[in-house]
Amino acid sequence: MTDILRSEIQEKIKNGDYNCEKELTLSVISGKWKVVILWHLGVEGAHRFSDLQRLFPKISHKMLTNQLRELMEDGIVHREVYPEVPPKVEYSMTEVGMTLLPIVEMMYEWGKQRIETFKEAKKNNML
Amino acid sequence: MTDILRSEIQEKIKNGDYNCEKELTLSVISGKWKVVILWHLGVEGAHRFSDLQRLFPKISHKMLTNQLRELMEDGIVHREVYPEVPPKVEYSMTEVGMTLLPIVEMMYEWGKQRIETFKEAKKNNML
DNA sequence: CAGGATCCGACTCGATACTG
DNA sequence: CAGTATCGAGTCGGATCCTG
Repeated sequence: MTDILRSEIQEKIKNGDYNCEKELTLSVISGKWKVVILWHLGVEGAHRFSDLQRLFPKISHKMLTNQLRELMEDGIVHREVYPEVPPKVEYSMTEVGMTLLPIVEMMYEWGKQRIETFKEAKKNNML
Repeated sequence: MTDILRSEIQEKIKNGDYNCEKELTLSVISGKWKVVILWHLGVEGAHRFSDLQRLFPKISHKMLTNQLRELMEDGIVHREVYPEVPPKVEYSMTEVGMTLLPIVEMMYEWGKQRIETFKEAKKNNML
């Protein structure tokens, strides 16, 4: 659904339909790998394409490309090309992107708590 | 992707792979209509199925059913059946669900700000 | 090294029709 | 009223191959 949501929301925004604030945010961060990408770029700074590939071995080349492009389109991530051989490209957070970090952080905390309660429940069932 | 994400994450949790806190949260709120459903249930209290249908005329019957069921599976929403004729079913937030509201609120604020800057940009282009 | 293009199976979602 | 079941078009995403 992710991309369907994205394109729909952007259509709405273009048309001046501004009754979808939460959905806009959701459409920006929804995506299998976006939050982890944001996390790494936000906390650790710029990364090269190959760095990201190494960080997430399971993500496919195509997926990574897609997620980065969408984040760029949404103004969250900046792409810097260094005119070298071999080519070097770095991705980093924009200022707008940085404003998303608190949300990602809250999501992290909530997930952590949730997982704790799962663990507790599991432990109790084992007694 | 939404449901792929959900099932993948839940598989991970089951297997004791707990390195996906942010993804867990994302998997819970990702879904075309989940955040708006959460918003209404959280702020306005319990709603009947038909109320939700009226609130979101564009959502299909099947979609609404799906989103609600997933939210229930994730322990976010509670389903109360009243043994009446005609049947009456009310959906409301669980305690766990209420802890998600701050995140939804932040998403709302972020989206609002973002839209403001879009409006500004548009206005300036028109001069 | 970074990433575009293509093929193809798997999944999603809306429409429709049917139960209790 | 509140669901379930089924079907078909549309979409997504992984694998593979190719460029500068």
